[in-house]
Amino acid sequence: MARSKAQPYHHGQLREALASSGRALLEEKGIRGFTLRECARRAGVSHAAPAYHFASIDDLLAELAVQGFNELAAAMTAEVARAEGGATSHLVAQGVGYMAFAAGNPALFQLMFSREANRLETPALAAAAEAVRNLHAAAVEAAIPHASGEIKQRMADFAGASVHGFISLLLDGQIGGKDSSRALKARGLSLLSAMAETVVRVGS
Amino acid sequence: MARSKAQPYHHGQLREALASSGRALLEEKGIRGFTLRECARRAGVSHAAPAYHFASIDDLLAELAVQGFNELAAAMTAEVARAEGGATSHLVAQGVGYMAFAAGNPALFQLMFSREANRLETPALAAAAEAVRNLHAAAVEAAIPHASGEIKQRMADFAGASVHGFISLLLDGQIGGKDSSRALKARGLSLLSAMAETVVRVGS
DNA sequence: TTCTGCCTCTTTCCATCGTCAAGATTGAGG
DNA sequence: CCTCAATCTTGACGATGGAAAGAGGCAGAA
Repeated sequence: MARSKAQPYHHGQLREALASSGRALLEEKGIRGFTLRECARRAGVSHAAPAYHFASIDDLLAELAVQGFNELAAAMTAEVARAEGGATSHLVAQGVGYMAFAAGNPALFQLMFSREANRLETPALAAAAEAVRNLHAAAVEAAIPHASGEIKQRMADFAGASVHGFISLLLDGQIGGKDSSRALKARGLSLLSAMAETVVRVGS
Repeated sequence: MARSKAQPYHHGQLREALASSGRALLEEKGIRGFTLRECARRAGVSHAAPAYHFASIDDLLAELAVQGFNELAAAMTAEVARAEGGATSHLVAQGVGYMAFAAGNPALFQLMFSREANRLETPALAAAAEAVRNLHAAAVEAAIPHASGEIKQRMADFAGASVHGFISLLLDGQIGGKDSSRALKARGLSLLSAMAETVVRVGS
């Protein structure tokens, strides 16, 4: 039985294809509308094909979350690299990168910071999440190098909570329901500057 | 012709029982483990019984979210009522109430502020969520009554984001992985005081 | 080269899910 | 008492996640 070249018996990149289609599906249907069979359908394979690459649907979700954390870290460092100025503006830039990733991948972002992801508890996921936290801690550390360890930790809590909370509430529609994208960005930047100002003031 | 709650028949309080068992199930299994049939099972009725009281599983989830927002508002006002001092300490107290509710109902809290809940878009849910936002805006307003409208909005963003972000990250395990409950409360209070200080300073 | 073993994918099957349709049960009003 | 409508049960359908078994295809051994 002849098979077209487009759909050979061996896909070759099924794992990547499943992750890709899964990601699109997640953004499209949300976590409750996410199904393994639809992922397989979009990748052009049978519904049982994913089983070899992902032990379960949770395994696939964990993989997506890991990807998300890696890209989140990349977005944060990229924005910092683009920024001019000192450690304080770097802290703001890192927040901009954080929000930009979240805004571009809202459903994935929520999955990454959801109880469902936490329930997965794979080492790779924990490591990827920790890398993001370390980036953040380093930025706070650089902004207030002379502060005590306790102050640094509290300011890290504070900065992280502000940024994460703002973008979370925004993506959930709790903030700025009918505001324009431009206005929302201004509100976000305003929040970031208030956050950085407080960090520097308390930590100096 | 009469309402179901006014004319109970076999179970008598099925709607309430389903909401109650559903809430327990949600906290136990998370949003992906939440099933209508298990709710019915725990309420002691057949799998199709819920259909009369809730048009769909999303209807039940929306009801739970509405309950959650109402209780969140109650927790916030209760903590404010217990607090001594002026508007600034009331702002802190409201944050304490917010965090206390979230800590006591982590899965429900995540549902309330999830994209899934947002997708439901029932009027009752929107109203319940708005009531919480109004409580928060009023507390900020009282803390900085002489500030401009724009400053008030920015400080409301800031205060809400800090509180929501901190408890969200905490419940997801991104903050204070192995710290004691006492230490975590101290970190939360420290964050709240830094938040209130910034609000008052910027808004005065 | 041919053969053999293993990795990959398909097919088939099962228990469970949400929802619908139809039948049974019960309390209330005529 | 008797009908009737609201409530609940039973049964069914399509869809899902996962397991089991078989087929296809590649790569290394002979």
